[in-house]
Amino acid sequence: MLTIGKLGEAAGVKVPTIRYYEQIGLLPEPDRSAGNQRLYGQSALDRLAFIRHARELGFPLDAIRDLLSLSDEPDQSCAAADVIAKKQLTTVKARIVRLTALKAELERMITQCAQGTVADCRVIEVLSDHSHCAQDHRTSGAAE
Amino acid sequence: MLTIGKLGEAAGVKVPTIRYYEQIGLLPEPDRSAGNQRLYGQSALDRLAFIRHARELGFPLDAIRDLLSLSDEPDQSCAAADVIAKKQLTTVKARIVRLTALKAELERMITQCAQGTVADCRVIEVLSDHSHCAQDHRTSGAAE
DNA sequence: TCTTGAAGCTATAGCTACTAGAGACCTTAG
DNA sequence: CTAAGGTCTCTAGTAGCTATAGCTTCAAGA
Ligand SMILES: [Zn+2]
Ligand SMILES: [Zn+2]
Ligand SMILES: [Zn+2]
Ligand SMILES: [Zn+2]
Repeated sequence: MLTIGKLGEAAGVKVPTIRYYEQIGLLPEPDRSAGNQRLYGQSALDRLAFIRHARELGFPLDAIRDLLSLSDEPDQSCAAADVIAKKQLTTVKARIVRLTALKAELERMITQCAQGTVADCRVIEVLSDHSHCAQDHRTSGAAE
Repeated sequence: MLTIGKLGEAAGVKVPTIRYYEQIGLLPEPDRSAGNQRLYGQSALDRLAFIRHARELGFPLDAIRDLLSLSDEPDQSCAAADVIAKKQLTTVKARIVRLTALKAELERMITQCAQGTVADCRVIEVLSDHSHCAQDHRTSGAAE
Protein backbone atom coordinates (compact mmCIF):
# COMPACT_ATOMS: atom_id res chain seq x y z
CA MET A 1 0.00 0.00 0.00
CA LEU A 2 1.23 3.45 -0.94
CA THR A 3 0.78 6.73 0.82
CA ILE A 4 -0.22 9.67 -1.32
CA GLY A 5 3.37 10.89 -1.44
CA LYS A 6 4.70 7.56 -2.67
CA LEU A 7 1.91 7.29 -5.18
CA GLY A 8 2.70 10.71 -6.54
CA GLU A 9 6.35 9.86 -6.75
CA ALA A 10 5.64 6.59 -8.53
CA ALA A 11 3.31 8.18 -11.06
CA GLY A 12 5.10 11.50 -11.48
CA VAL A 13 2.13 13.50 -10.21
CA LYS A 14 2.17 16.05 -7.43
CA VAL A 15 0.31 15.31 -4.24
CA PRO A 16 -2.19 18.19 -4.49
CA THR A 17 -2.98 17.09 -8.01
CA ILE A 18 -3.90 13.63 -6.80
CA ARG A 19 -6.23 15.09 -4.22
CA TYR A 20 -7.68 17.31 -6.92
CA TYR A 21 -8.32 14.33 -9.18
CA GLU A 22 -10.08 12.60 -6.32
CA GLN A 23 -12.15 15.68 -5.66
CA ILE A 24 -13.40 15.87 -9.22
CA GLY A 25 -14.11 12.15 -9.29
CA LEU A 26 -11.33 11.11 -11.63
CA LEU A 27 -9.77 8.90 -8.99
CA PRO A 28 -11.94 6.89 -6.59
CA GLU A 29 -11.80 7.66 -2.89
CA PRO A 30 -9.13 5.37 -1.49
CA ASP A 31 -9.13 3.49 1.78
CA ARG A 32 -7.74 5.34 4.76
CA SER A 33 -5.30 4.37 7.48
CA ALA A 34 -6.31 4.39 11.13
CA GLY A 35 -5.01 7.95 11.24
CA ASN A 36 -7.14 8.99 8.26
CA GLN A 37 -4.39 9.03 5.66
CA ARG A 38 -5.05 7.85 2.13
CA LEU A 39 -3.70 4.42 1.14
CA TYR A 40 -3.46 3.33 -2.47
CA GLY A 41 -2.99 0.01 -4.23
CA GLN A 42 -1.73 -0.96 -7.65
CA SER A 43 -4.97 -0.15 -9.45
CA ALA A 44 -4.84 3.45 -8.27
CA LEU A 45 -1.29 3.68 -9.53
CA ASP A 46 -2.27 2.30 -12.93
CA ARG A 47 -5.18 4.68 -13.17
CA LEU A 48 -3.09 7.67 -12.18
CA ALA A 49 -0.35 6.75 -14.63
CA PHE A 50 -2.98 6.54 -17.36
CA ILE A 51 -4.29 9.96 -16.45
CA ARG A 52 -0.84 11.44 -16.39
CA HIS A 53 0.13 10.04 -19.74
CA ALA A 54 -3.10 11.19 -21.33
CA ARG A 55 -2.56 14.67 -19.88
CA GLU A 56 0.95 14.70 -21.32
CA LEU A 57 -0.61 13.99 -24.67
CA GLY A 58 -2.85 16.97 -24.19
CA PHE A 59 -6.17 15.24 -23.55
CA PRO A 60 -8.53 17.33 -21.43
CA LEU A 61 -9.74 15.79 -18.20
CA ASP A 62 -13.23 15.29 -19.55
CA ALA A 63 -11.88 13.17 -22.38
CA ILE A 64 -9.71 11.25 -19.94
CA ARG A 65 -12.74 10.56 -17.82
CA ASP A 66 -14.43 9.02 -20.84
CA LEU A 67 -11.35 7.04 -21.80
CA LEU A 68 -11.07 5.65 -18.29
CA SER A 69 -14.64 4.47 -18.20
CA LEU A 70 -14.14 2.89 -21.61
CA SER A 71 -11.05 1.06 -20.46
CA ASP A 72 -13.13 -0.37 -17.62
CA GLU A 73 -15.18 -2.26 -20.20
CA PRO A 74 -12.65 -4.26 -22.18
CA ASP A 75 -15.21 -6.19 -24.24
CA GLN A 76 -16.81 -3.15 -25.78
CA SER A 77 -15.83 -1.84 -29.18
CA CYS A 78 -13.02 0.69 -29.02
CA ALA A 79 -14.61 2.98 -31.57
CA ALA A 80 -15.44 5.60 -28.95
CA ALA A 81 -11.85 5.68 -27.73
CA ASP A 82 -10.59 6.13 -31.25
CA VAL A 83 -13.03 8.97 -31.81
CA ILE A 84 -11.69 10.75 -28.74
CA ALA A 85 -8.11 10.29 -29.90
CA LYS A 86 -8.94 11.55 -33.37
CA LYS A 87 -10.63 14.57 -31.95
CA GLN A 88 -7.55 15.28 -29.88
CA LEU A 89 -5.39 14.91 -32.96
CA THR A 90 -7.57 17.41 -34.77
CA THR A 91 -7.20 19.87 -31.91
CA VAL A 92 -3.44 19.44 -31.87
CA LYS A 93 -3.17 19.92 -35.61
CA ALA A 94 -5.25 23.07 -35.47
CA ARG A 95 -3.04 24.48 -32.76
CA ILE A 96 0.07 23.75 -34.73
CA VAL A 97 -1.34 25.54 -37.76
CA ARG A 98 -2.22 28.56 -35.69
CA LEU A 99 1.06 28.67 -33.80
CA THR A 100 3.01 28.33 -37.02
CA ALA A 101 1.28 31.42 -38.37
CA LEU A 102 2.04 33.29 -35.14
CA LYS A 103 5.65 32.21 -35.33
CA ALA A 104 5.96 33.62 -38.84
CA GLU A 105 4.48 36.96 -37.83
CA LEU A 106 6.64 37.23 -34.74
CA GLU A 107 9.77 36.45 -36.71
CA ARG A 108 8.83 39.00 -39.32
CA MET A 109 8.28 41.80 -36.85
CA ILE A 110 11.43 40.99 -34.92
CA THR A 111 13.71 40.88 -37.93
CA GLN A 112 12.21 44.06 -39.35
CA CYS A 113 12.91 46.08 -36.24
CA ALA A 114 15.88 48.41 -36.68
CA GLN A 115 16.53 48.62 -32.93
CA GLY A 116 15.85 52.33 -32.66
CA THR A 117 13.30 54.18 -30.56
CA VAL A 118 9.85 52.99 -29.68
CA ALA A 119 8.43 55.45 -32.19
CA ASP A 120 10.11 53.51 -34.99
CA CYS A 121 9.83 50.03 -33.50
CA ARG A 122 8.41 47.57 -35.94
CA VAL A 123 7.17 45.35 -33.14
CA ILE A 124 5.01 48.12 -31.70
CA GLU A 125 3.93 49.18 -35.14
CA VAL A 126 2.78 45.74 -36.21
CA LEU A 127 0.97 45.18 -32.93
CA SER A 128 -0.88 48.42 -33.47
CA ASP A 129 -2.22 47.38 -36.83
CA HIS A 130 -2.92 43.93 -38.18
CA SER A 131 -2.74 45.17 -41.77
CA HIS A 132 1.05 45.07 -41.32
CA CYS A 133 0.77 41.30 -40.96
CA ALA A 134 1.46 39.03 -43.88
CA GLN A 135 -0.96 36.33 -42.79
CA ASP A 136 -4.37 36.11 -41.31
CA HIS A 137 -3.49 34.62 -37.96
CA ARG A 138 -6.74 35.61 -36.28
CA THR A 139 -8.37 33.19 -33.92
CA SER A 140 -10.90 30.79 -35.34
CA GLY A 141 -12.29 28.66 -32.60
CA ALA A 142 -9.51 26.66 -31.03
CA ALA A 143 -8.11 28.03 -27.81
CA GLU A 144 -4.66 29.34 -28.37
CA MET B 1 -17.77 59.14 -28.58
CA LEU B 2 -18.47 55.42 -28.53
CA THR B 3 -20.54 53.39 -26.14
CA ILE B 4 -19.01 50.18 -24.90
CA GLY B 5 -20.99 48.17 -27.43
CA LYS B 6 -19.80 50.27 -30.36
CA LEU B 7 -16.25 50.15 -29.10
CA GLY B 8 -16.40 46.40 -28.84
CA GLU B 9 -17.79 46.15 -32.32
CA ALA B 10 -15.14 48.46 -33.71
CA ALA B 11 -12.28 46.60 -32.07
CA GLY B 12 -13.66 43.08 -32.35
CA VAL B 13 -13.74 42.59 -28.59
CA LYS B 14 -16.73 41.51 -26.53
CA VAL B 15 -18.27 43.94 -24.10
CA PRO B 16 -17.55 41.93 -20.92
CA THR B 17 -13.95 41.62 -22.04
CA ILE B 18 -13.63 45.39 -22.24
CA ARG B 19 -14.98 45.76 -18.72
CA TYR B 20 -12.58 43.06 -17.61
CA TYR B 21 -9.62 44.89 -19.15
CA GLU B 22 -10.69 48.02 -17.34
CA GLN B 23 -10.99 46.12 -14.09
CA ILE B 24 -7.45 44.78 -14.30
CA GLY B 25 -6.10 48.18 -15.27
CA LEU B 26 -5.27 47.42 -18.88
CA LEU B 27 -7.69 50.07 -20.11
CA PRO B 28 -8.10 53.37 -18.26
CA GLU B 29 -11.45 54.20 -16.69
CA PRO B 30 -13.35 56.11 -19.34
CA ASP B 31 -15.60 59.10 -18.91
CA ARG B 32 -19.23 58.37 -18.20
CA SER B 33 -22.45 59.73 -19.62
CA ALA B 34 -24.98 61.49 -17.42
CA GLY B 35 -26.60 58.08 -16.97
CA ASN B 36 -23.33 56.45 -15.88
CA GLN B 37 -22.57 54.66 -19.11
CA ARG B 38 -19.01 54.41 -20.39
CA LEU B 39 -17.99 56.66 -23.26
CA TYR B 40 -14.83 56.07 -25.26
CA GLY B 41 -12.76 58.13 -27.68
CA GLN B 42 -10.28 57.25 -30.39
CA SER B 43 -7.40 56.60 -28.03
CA ALA B 44 -9.36 53.91 -26.21
CA LEU B 45 -10.12 52.31 -29.55
CA ASP B 46 -6.46 52.35 -30.54
CA ARG B 47 -5.42 50.89 -27.24
CA LEU B 48 -8.03 48.16 -27.37
CA ALA B 49 -7.11 47.27 -30.94
CA PHE B 50 -3.50 46.98 -29.85
CA ILE B 51 -4.46 44.68 -27.00
CA ARG B 52 -6.61 42.56 -29.25
CA HIS B 53 -3.93 42.16 -31.87
CA ALA B 54 -1.32 41.29 -29.31
CA ARG B 55 -3.66 38.72 -27.78
CA GLU B 56 -4.21 37.22 -31.22
CA LEU B 57 -0.46 36.83 -31.46
CA GLY B 58 -0.51 34.98 -28.18
CA PHE B 59 1.06 37.59 -25.89
CA PRO B 60 -0.08 37.22 -22.28
CA LEU B 61 -1.79 40.20 -20.69
CA ASP B 62 1.22 40.95 -18.51
CA ALA B 63 3.42 41.30 -21.56
CA ILE B 64 0.80 43.44 -23.23
CA ARG B 65 0.71 45.68 -20.22
CA ASP B 66 4.44 46.21 -20.57
CA LEU B 67 4.21 46.77 -24.30
CA LEU B 68 1.51 49.36 -23.79
CA SER B 69 3.50 51.33 -21.29
CA LEU B 70 6.50 51.18 -23.60
CA SER B 71 4.45 52.50 -26.49
CA ASP B 72 3.48 55.43 -24.31
CA GLU B 73 7.12 56.54 -24.33
CA PRO B 74 8.04 56.87 -28.01
CA ASP B 75 11.50 58.34 -27.43
CA GLN B 76 12.82 55.44 -25.42
CA SER B 77 14.81 52.62 -26.95
CA CYS B 78 12.66 49.78 -28.19
CA ALA B 79 14.99 47.11 -26.87
CA ALA B 80 12.57 46.10 -24.14
CA ALA B 81 9.75 45.65 -26.64
CA ASP B 82 11.94 43.48 -28.80
CA VAL B 83 12.90 41.36 -25.81
CA ILE B 84 9.23 40.75 -25.07
CA ALA B 85 8.54 39.79 -28.66
CA LYS B 86 11.53 37.47 -28.75
CA LYS B 87 10.41 35.82 -25.57
CA GLN B 88 6.99 35.28 -27.07
CA LEU B 89 8.59 33.80 -30.16
CA THR B 90 10.53 31.39 -27.99
CA THR B 91 7.35 30.35 -26.23
CA VAL B 92 5.57 29.80 -29.52
CA LYS B 93 8.44 27.77 -30.93
CA ALA B 94 8.55 25.58 -27.84
CA ARG B 95 4.84 24.92 -28.09
CA ILE B 96 5.14 23.97 -31.72
CA VAL B 97 7.89 21.50 -30.93
CA ARG B 98 5.86 19.94 -28.18
CA LEU B 99 2.63 19.80 -30.17
CA THR B 100 4.43 18.27 -33.12
CA ALA B 101 5.64 15.45 -30.89
CA LEU B 102 2.11 14.96 -29.56
CA LYS B 103 0.76 14.90 -33.09
CA ALA B 104 3.18 12.15 -34.06
CA GLU B 105 2.23 10.01 -31.07
CA LEU B 106 -1.47 10.50 -31.62
CA GLU B 107 -1.18 9.59 -35.27
CA ARG B 108 0.83 6.52 -34.40
CA MET B 109 -1.66 5.23 -31.87
CA ILE B 110 -4.61 5.93 -34.13
CA THR B 111 -3.19 4.20 -37.18
CA GLN B 112 -2.06 1.22 -35.13
CA CYS B 113 -5.50 0.56 -33.73
CA ALA B 114 -7.20 -2.39 -35.41
CA GLN B 115 -10.70 -1.23 -34.46
CA GLY B 116 -11.52 -4.18 -32.27
CA THR B 117 -12.45 -4.30 -28.62
CA VAL B 118 -11.19 -2.02 -25.91
CA ALA B 119 -9.01 -4.85 -24.64
CA ASP B 120 -7.01 -4.72 -27.87
CA CYS B 121 -7.26 -1.00 -28.52
CA ARG B 122 -3.90 0.51 -29.26
CA VAL B 123 -5.08 3.92 -28.10
CA ILE B 124 -5.92 2.64 -24.64
CA GLU B 125 -2.77 0.56 -24.57
CA VAL B 126 -0.46 3.44 -25.41
CA LEU B 127 -2.15 5.73 -22.95
CA SER B 128 -1.60 3.11 -20.27
CA ASP B 129 2.12 3.00 -20.83
CA HIS B 130 4.45 5.64 -22.17
CA SER B 131 7.03 3.04 -23.14
CA HIS B 132 4.82 2.35 -26.16
CA CYS B 133 5.60 5.84 -27.35
CA ALA B 134 8.27 6.48 -29.93
CA GLN B 135 9.20 9.90 -28.65
CA ASP B 136 9.73 11.57 -25.35
CA HIS B 137 6.87 14.02 -25.46
CA ARG B 138 6.82 14.67 -21.72
CA THR B 139 6.24 18.14 -20.48
CA SER B 140 9.26 20.29 -19.85
CA GLY B 141 8.16 23.62 -18.52
CA ALA B 142 6.00 25.37 -21.08
CA ALA B 143 2.28 25.11 -20.57
CA GLU B 144 0.83 22.86 -23.20
C1' DT C 1 9.85 6.57 25.50
C1' DC C 2 10.33 11.01 23.89
C1' DT C 3 11.11 14.09 20.36
C1' DT C 4 11.57 16.15 16.14
C1' DG C 5 10.80 16.75 11.40
C1' DA C 6 8.63 15.19 7.38
C1' DA C 7 4.45 14.05 5.45
C1' DG C 8 -0.42 14.10 5.67
C1' DC C 9 -5.11 16.31 6.57
C1' DT C 10 -9.00 19.97 5.35
C1' DA C 11 -10.41 24.19 3.64
C1' DT C 12 -9.84 28.23 1.18
C1' DA C 13 -7.99 31.27 -2.15
C1' DG C 14 -5.36 32.23 -6.30
C1' DC C 15 -3.74 31.64 -11.10
C1' DT C 16 -5.14 33.11 -16.80
C1' DA C 17 -8.31 35.22 -19.56
C1' DC C 18 -12.30 35.45 -19.90
C1' DT C 19 -17.75 34.17 -20.05
C1' DA C 20 -22.43 33.90 -18.26
C1' DG C 21 -26.05 35.13 -15.52
C1' DA C 22 -29.30 38.09 -12.39
C1' DG C 23 -31.72 42.04 -11.68
C1' DA C 24 -31.79 46.92 -12.19
C1' DC C 25 -31.14 51.11 -14.96
C1' DC C 26 -30.50 54.05 -19.27
C1' DT C 27 -31.39 55.28 -24.09
C1' DT C 28 -33.72 55.72 -28.21
C1' DA C 29 -37.04 54.70 -32.06
C1' DG C 30 -41.70 54.68 -33.05
C1' DC D 1 -45.04 57.17 -23.71
C1' DT D 2 -43.77 52.75 -24.23
C1' DA D 3 -41.06 48.93 -25.52
C1' DA D 4 -36.89 46.95 -26.87
C1' DG D 5 -32.35 46.64 -26.49
C1' DG D 6 -28.11 48.30 -24.54
C1' DT D 7 -25.71 49.07 -20.20
C1' DC D 8 -24.91 48.92 -15.20
C1' DT D 9 -22.84 46.18 -10.99
C1' DC D 10 -21.99 41.97 -8.83
C1' DT D 11 -21.27 37.23 -8.47
C1' DA D 12 -19.94 32.85 -9.94
C1' DG D 13 -18.19 29.70 -13.27
C1' DT D 14 -14.72 27.73 -16.80
C1' DA D 15 -9.69 24.35 -16.92
C1' DG D 16 -6.32 22.39 -14.35
C1' DC D 17 -4.14 22.90 -11.22
C1' DT D 18 -1.02 25.49 -7.24
C1' DA D 19 -0.31 27.66 -2.81
C1' DT D 20 -1.22 28.79 1.83
C1' DA D 21 -2.73 28.20 6.77
C1' DG D 22 -3.21 25.64 10.63
C1' DC D 23 -3.72 21.38 12.11
C1' DT D 24 -2.67 16.01 12.89
C1' DT D 25 -0.12 11.76 12.06
C1' DC D 26 3.82 8.98 11.22
C1' DA D 27 8.60 7.20 11.31
C1' DA D 28 13.12 7.26 13.00
C1' DG D 29 16.81 8.51 16.12
C1' DA D 30 18.49 9.49 21.04
ZN1 LIG E 1 11.91 47.41 -31.89
ZN1 LIG F 1 -1.85 40.50 -37.38
ZN1 LIG G 1 -8.99 1.44 -30.73
ZN1 LIG H 1 4.07 8.71 -24.16
